[in-house]
Parts: sequence; C-alpha cells; structure tokens
Amino acid sequence: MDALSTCSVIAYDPFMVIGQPPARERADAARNRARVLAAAEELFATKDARQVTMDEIARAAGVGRATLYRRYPDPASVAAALLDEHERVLQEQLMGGPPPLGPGAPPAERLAAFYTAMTGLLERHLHLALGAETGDARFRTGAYGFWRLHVLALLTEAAAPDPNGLVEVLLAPLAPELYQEQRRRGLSPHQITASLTWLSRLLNT
Amino acid sequence: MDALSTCSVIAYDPFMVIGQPPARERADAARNRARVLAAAEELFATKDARQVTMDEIARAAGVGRATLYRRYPDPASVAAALLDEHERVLQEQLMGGPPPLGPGAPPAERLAAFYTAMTGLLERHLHLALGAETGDARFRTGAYGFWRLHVLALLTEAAAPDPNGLVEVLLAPLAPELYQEQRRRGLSPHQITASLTWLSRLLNT
DNA sequence: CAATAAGTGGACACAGTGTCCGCTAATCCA
DNA sequence: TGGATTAGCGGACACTGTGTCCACTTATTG
Repeated sequence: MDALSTCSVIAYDPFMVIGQPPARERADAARNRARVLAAAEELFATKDARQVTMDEIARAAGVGRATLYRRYPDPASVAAALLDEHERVLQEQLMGGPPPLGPGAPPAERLAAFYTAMTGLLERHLHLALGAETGDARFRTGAYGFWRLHVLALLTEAAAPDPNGLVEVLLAPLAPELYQEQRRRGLSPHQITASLTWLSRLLNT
Repeated sequence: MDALSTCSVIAYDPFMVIGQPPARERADAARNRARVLAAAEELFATKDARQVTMDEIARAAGVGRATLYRRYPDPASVAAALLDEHERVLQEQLMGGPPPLGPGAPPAERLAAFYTAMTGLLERHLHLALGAETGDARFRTGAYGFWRLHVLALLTEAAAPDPNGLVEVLLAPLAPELYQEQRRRGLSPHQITASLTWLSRLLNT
C-alpha cells in the first residue's frame, strides 16, 4: 500500500474538525454555504484572485460578514475549498488510477505524467490556485503535502540522492504564480508541460 | 560582449528615473534616506518581513509618512533598495568575474556556480528577499530580469531544447519562500546547494 | 541675507479586518 | 401541531493600514 494513503487532505470545513461528529448541517446553513461558494467562484474568476476580500465575497453572496467568517478565516480558504474538489480527483488517480499517473510505471514517467496533470489543473483553475496557494501559504495546504509525499516516493524509488533536498525543488515550478508568469510571457500549456517532461529526465540516471 | 550588459537593473530610487538629472539631493533628504534604510533593515530582520508596514517603517525611522512615500511606494520597494546593493555584486561577478561564476566555464558548471552564489545570498539576506521578492512581485524585479537573461544564455549555450520554456523552471527553486520552507524543514544550506548542483546536470546532455 | 522651492510631516478620508451580541428561524420533541 | 431550544445569522463597532493633500520648515543659491 502506498505511503500516500496515510495522508489526510486538509480542507477548510467546520465539519471535518476531528472529534466533531457533524450532527447535521442546518438547511439555511447549507444554502448559505452554497451561495458563498458560488459567489466566490464567480469573483475569483472575474478579478485578480489575490485582491478578493472577505467583505466582497460576503456582499456578493448576500450574506453577513460574520456568517462568512464562521466557515472561512480568509479568502484563501474559500478558494482552497473550491479547488479541493478538483484536486481530490487527481489525488485519487495518483494513488489508484492507471499508469503512468497511477502506480506501475517507472518513476520518471510517473513524474512527467504528474506534471502534465498538474499543469492541466493549473490551466483550468488558475484563478482559484492563485487565490488559494499563493506565496508561502502554498506550503501549508493539505494538497501540497500530498504532492510532496507523492514526489518524495518517486524520488526514493528512482534512487535519487537526497530526496528530501530535491522534493521542494521539483515542486517549485508548479507554483501558480510561476505558471501565470509563463503564460503571460506567451508560453503555451503544451510548451510548459514539454519543459517539465524534459525536467523529469532527471530521474532516469 | 554578453547579452547581460544591455540589461538595466531597476531599483526604486527617485534619482534613477530616466531623464531626471539628479540635480543633487538636499542634505536633509539624504539624512532621512539613510535613516529610513537603517530603520527598515532593522525591522525586516526583526519581524516577519511580509508584515512590515509603511507606517511602521516611518515611525521607526522618525520620519513622516509622506516623506517615506516620496521615495518608496510600498515596503517591498524599501527591501528591494536594500537588497539591490548585494545583488549588484553578484551581477558583476556573473558578467566579468572569474569562472565558473563568470564567463569561461561550461554552462552546467556556470549554472551550478550561480545556484551556489544565489543560495548564499538568500542565506545571508533572506529577510530582505522575503520582503522584496515575494509572490509574483519577484518577476517584476530588475534583478529577476537579470538572472533570467543569464540562465537563458546558459541554456542557449548548452543547446537545451526550448530555453524560453525552461528558464522560469530553473529559476523557480530560487524563490525566497521556497528557500525559507526548505530551511524550516531542517535542510542545511549545503544540502540545498547540493540539490541544485545536481539539478544543473540537466545542461550536460 | 533674502528669495525660492525642495522637502517634511500631521491630518484626513477611506477600505478592509475580525469580533461581539441581540435577533431569527430551523429543528426537535412532547 | 406548537412551544422550547439553540444553531446560525448579520448589522454594528473599534481598529489598523493606506495613500494623498497641503501648510509649514529649512537647505540652498545668488
């Protein structure tokens, strides 16, 4: 069994707090949650995600400020909740999907497949990624911990020297700001995945 | 002659604005500039650089807010001005210093030397780097443009496929937040440079 | 030693934050 | 079904930081 199976993915959700049986969410609470997420999705897509404020989200959702704060401590958490759904799909494919994304292919190929999948995710949901995983908040995300364990396992399997030193280096080019910058400079998604695939050769030694 | 020699390094300094002959800085202005820089250096080193405010810098320097805004639009610019001095030294070595940092060594070795020099810079001035080059502000720095041209030249010389696609990727692991994260996880500066040196092998194809 | 304008800094209007607390209404149970 | 309970709501508040304006100060120049 994979080491990843022991990694719990952290999402900002009041009902995932350990030891707190849901007890069931009230109907109006659920409705407001949906409103908030829908309004936020719209906002993040429309304007620069890093400038979206709590105030704005609350207003757009037609909800009081305190109601919003009840669930999410800041705009990044809202974006993270929205991203989480998409990331979870990839996480499952990495653990149990068909190779080369899932287990069964050589490490270099799996890394390249992972890179390709991640750039796909970034291309589709860049606004959310910029809102959620910018700067050093990125390292504190549950998702980052997952990617990290995955790549760490690949490095170890490939018998790379000092996997712990290399993990962060190999994950660095997946920073949302970097992807944005590359796109801004006119690189196509395909060009970016090609570069990352080339980088994956490192594991072939 | 190196392509780098055509790259102007942008620092936030009112007297570097194109077409504005200095005319000479007034004595009190110079004194306040020094006060601001000294106070800021202290502040950035003391607390989390990303939380230093203009208000705080002005107060610490014993200077009015408007005086501070006259020269620097935000705290990042102050940090950039402080960093600039140190970065300039490295820039000169890259252009005209002895190999492998300067011209004359094979690209892979020059890249490794560059990585080592940069991590040295980060280790010594991480607080300033975090204050100046965090998130996507990093890409807008004059210094980044310089590093980018340097690495681009090395990639081209090494006949790498699609240098434009690879530059940002190779510069990604030098993001200050990343260095901070690696150090936080217990990696030594030496471990980090070793990993980056290993990465430089890519140019050896 | 005046004239000049570069330089200064207090004050202001504004935007966003995070929390408190009285009220509303969904849920539960008799 | 209808009253009690309490989760959930949201307006209001105090606070911090921003960026700009403008009347005052003072270094410089002839």
